[in-house]
Amino acid sequence: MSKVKLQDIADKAGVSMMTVSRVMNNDPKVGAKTREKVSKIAKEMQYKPNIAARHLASSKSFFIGLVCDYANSSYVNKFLVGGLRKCRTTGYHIILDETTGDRDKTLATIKDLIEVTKVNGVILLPPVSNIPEVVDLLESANVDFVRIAPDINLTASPYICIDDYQAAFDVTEQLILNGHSRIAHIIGSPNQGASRMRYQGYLDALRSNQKMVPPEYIEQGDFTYKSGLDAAKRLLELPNKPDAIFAANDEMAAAVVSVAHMKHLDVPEDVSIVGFDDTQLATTIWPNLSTVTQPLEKMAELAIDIFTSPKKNKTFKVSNMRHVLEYKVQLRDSSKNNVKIT
Amino acid sequence: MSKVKLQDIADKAGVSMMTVSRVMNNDPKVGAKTREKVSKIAKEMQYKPNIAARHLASSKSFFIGLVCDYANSSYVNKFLVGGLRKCRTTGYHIILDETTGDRDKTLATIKDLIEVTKVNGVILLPPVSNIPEVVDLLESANVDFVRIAPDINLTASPYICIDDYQAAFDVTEQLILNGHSRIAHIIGSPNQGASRMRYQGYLDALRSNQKMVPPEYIEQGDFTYKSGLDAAKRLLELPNKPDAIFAANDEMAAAVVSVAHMKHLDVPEDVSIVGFDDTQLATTIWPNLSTVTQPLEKMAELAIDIFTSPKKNKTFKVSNMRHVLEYKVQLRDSSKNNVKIT
DNA sequence: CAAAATATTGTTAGCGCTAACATTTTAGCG
DNA sequence: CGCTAAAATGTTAGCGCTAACAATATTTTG
Repeated sequence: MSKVKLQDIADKAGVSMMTVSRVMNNDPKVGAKTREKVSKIAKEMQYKPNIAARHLASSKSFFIGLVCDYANSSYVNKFLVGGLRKCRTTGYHIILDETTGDRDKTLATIKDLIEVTKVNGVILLPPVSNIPEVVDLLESANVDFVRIAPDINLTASPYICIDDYQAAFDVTEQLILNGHSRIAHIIGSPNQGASRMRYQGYLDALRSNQKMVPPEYIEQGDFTYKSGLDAAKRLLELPNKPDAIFAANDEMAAAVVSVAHMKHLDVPEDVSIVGFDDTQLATTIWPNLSTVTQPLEKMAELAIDIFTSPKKNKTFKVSNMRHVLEYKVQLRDSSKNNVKIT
Repeated sequence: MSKVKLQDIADKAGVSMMTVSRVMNNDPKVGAKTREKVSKIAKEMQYKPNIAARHLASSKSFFIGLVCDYANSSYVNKFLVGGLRKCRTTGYHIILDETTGDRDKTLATIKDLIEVTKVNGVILLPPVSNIPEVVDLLESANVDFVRIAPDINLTASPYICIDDYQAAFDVTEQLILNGHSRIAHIIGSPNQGASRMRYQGYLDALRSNQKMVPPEYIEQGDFTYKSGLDAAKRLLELPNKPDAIFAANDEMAAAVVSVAHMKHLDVPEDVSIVGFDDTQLATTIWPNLSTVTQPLEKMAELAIDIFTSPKKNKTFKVSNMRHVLEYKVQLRDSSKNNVKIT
């Protein structure tokens, strides 16, 4: 058991405990020589800081609340694992908070997160990132928070997202380039900005390529496999059925693949299918899903970085507010991919 | 922000801080009247204990290390979410630890878990639960640990599992009852006891029903989708191909479904497929997987309970060592299910 | 070269809680 | 009732670390 404490190092190095503390925390006000000597000794003695003591003395908790609506989705899972990995190296800890719908309970649970767990910061995953009351609560409690793919009140907190509109535009255009003209779309949850953005990107890509969108090609889903199943059934029973379906996430796209199989349609020969997110699921079904890769793990890391990094005057720098990460259109086997851009 | 501390309650109740502390920790040595009065006041004042202070004073960390080899599997995900849920209500925290293969690195990372993070306990998921060096390390460091589905050194720690043998026996028998006689099996990772148990259960079910198992019906997988793909391809290209395939987990079963689709085989008409675990994946593909439901969430909760519950003389009670939970054979659409037990 | 400005290091005082022991109260019993 | 055992409560002393300020060394500057 490591019982090396600051004092031990201080004694060995012939300096005060405080100096050692400063070295450990990268405080700039330490002489170069001292710093080097101290950190060498610390390493030799295998010093490991005591998180609890640090927390108690500094009133920082090193806890980060991760609020989502339902933790069992492949989206949340991917984000979660990324976050947990980052935690492992930073000494932070994630408290998972599932809010399952009820608005009041959501608020209560977040309040609890702040008061009991004394989280250092809160990460809001969609759709919670778009609940005004939650944003208000966090603001008035003066708790730092980062939102993923928010849609409202964009100046309230730093946020991380990808360009959902452009990504949807790109996949749709890719579909067109590959020879599709009857492209349907399954919209995501209506309470998420990303759903709207993706829908709009899809629409605009078609429009800018002079393609018609019959209204029956637009289905409303809610990001669940189940909703994708229903939507896909309607879509693939249409008299003039689409030759490509773009679902707003992988789970719904997987459902479309399922329905295609049920109806003995060949994917992608009879119908191309693309998803969105590139979660584990995309490569655990056949055919592997063409999709948009969201760097969810990186987003999780970045979110935690934002809490970790020192802030100017108790508030976030404006330049740190907005993080739009790169996505990647990932073409796999569920969409026709033979026709190249001419 | 709750700033109510023990002293505040003590003042209000006219008792000492220590008495309040005892009430908060359910120490039996407090008079009934006092206990009631104090807890009433604490509730009124919305007292929330400071975890860090408690940790520092008691040298308990309230952290639990969860060690797995690869966090992105649906198995780990399901367990993780269950654990995180439990944590939310107990004030414990999970530190996720991925060990990705390398034996030395595994040991180093667990050592770090003990020394730096000062975890209160460690949960070992398979296959890590079966690495002798890890068990030794934990034992010699005198850290409490719980193993999930261990195979070796069963007295070293409490463990939680299901009866893999019987479950495999049951599904296989179910397959036979449903009219199958050419039943193949894809074995899981060779370094996991559960793989052996499931394999044996499968074998014995066939034997006790006087069914032959041609050697080419046995494929070695490693619990990954990829390995399932390879195995399924070989199986379904056999001249005398099986009419049912029992894969040792859902991921590999999903792969079998994929290959069946590739080969335009109808599931379950041409080939019945069953998996094991009942992870999210089982109901996110078509047809939904017949499988064995493992209560992974419950297992996670139980594991944490074991750390939480008070222990006799610094060690686990023998009666608490072994927890065999109930499984359930979950018949869905990927297996023929029309023939009932006669 | 001394005074002032700056950089570096040290001192003091807790953070909020609990273990361990000390003390008081209550119960038990002849 | 007095006296002891047991139960209930209180006191003391930190856990290991860091803020805030104090003190000292070093540099800069007129």
